[in-house]
Amino acid sequence: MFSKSCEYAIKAMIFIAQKSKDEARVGIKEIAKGTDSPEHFVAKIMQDLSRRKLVHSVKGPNGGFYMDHFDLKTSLADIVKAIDGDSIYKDCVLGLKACSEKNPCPVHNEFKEIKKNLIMMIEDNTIGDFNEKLDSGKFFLRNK
Amino acid sequence: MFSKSCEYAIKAMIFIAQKSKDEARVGIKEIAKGTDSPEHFVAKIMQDLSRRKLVHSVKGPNGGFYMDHFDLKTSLADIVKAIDGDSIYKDCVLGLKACSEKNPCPVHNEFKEIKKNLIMMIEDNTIGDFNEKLDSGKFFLRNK
DNA sequence: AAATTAAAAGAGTTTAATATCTTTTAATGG
DNA sequence: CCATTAAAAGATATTAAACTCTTTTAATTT
Repeated sequence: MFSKSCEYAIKAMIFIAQKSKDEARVGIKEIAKGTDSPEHFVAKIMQDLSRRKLVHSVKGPNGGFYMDHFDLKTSLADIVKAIDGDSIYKDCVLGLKACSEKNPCPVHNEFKEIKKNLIMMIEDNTIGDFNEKLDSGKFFLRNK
Repeated sequence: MFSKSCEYAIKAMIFIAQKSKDEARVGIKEIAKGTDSPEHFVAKIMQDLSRRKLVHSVKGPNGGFYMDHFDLKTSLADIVKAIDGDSIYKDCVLGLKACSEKNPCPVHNEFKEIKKNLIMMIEDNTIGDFNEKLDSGKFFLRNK
């Protein structure tokens, strides 16, 4: 559904949200361990998310990544678009460039509905929402 | 959403269905041209689909691929499973091996609904259905 | 100001997906 | 049964995604 990079990005964002109550900073190593992700790879992805202002970062001692109240409003769609681009939004499922509403491929209408639901869902759900889910103790990010 | 291989597979299957009224056979070159796909690559994919009995093939002069009445009942899901495997069915969107109904990741329930709809749709829709759509003249497979 | 810390940036490697090319096998027609 | 045709199979090449390592920059602490 999403690329590995995107999976890591989503997990990292949720992890940072969890850890950054009262502006605390989380380092790359902690993020990598906390999300079972390859450290240097997730570091690259964080650079991206940071450049795109989806998280804040500070260098130096006690530095790291954090999210403020506003950052919690970041939607899944924001992350997906940042990392995987908008192919979910605009590309034909069969890869047909000519496919459109006026010139639909045979599977166009069936996937239109699916994609609409998917897009609505990722637009609606924010990091803050998932953060609260984890807080409830009924959902888990760790893999072991 | 799907791999390139899977896109080619779906397009090839629909194309063959179109061409195999009265048991006619379609060659690899014709399939490749008719679906804007790389010839040798689509040949490999057809080997797979043929081995898995989703299409019939005959070698030699006037040989090629074809589908009988029964083959038209092949669902999109059959093709997806044959080529991309069942990761849509069983893998966590965040790649968490520990994620399950009892141990859900934060995005589990949101994607559960999306995936359910997607799976139902690909299970329900057959090559025969898309074949009829193309026959209606309101849908198109060609890319130019 | 110097030492230290941690992210940013850049460069490089590995692996898997995509794509191509060649040889073999099996069917058909002459 | 020989020549031809076309898929099957196998081997190779290319590209992009995934992952790693090193150097640089910018903070902080002492």
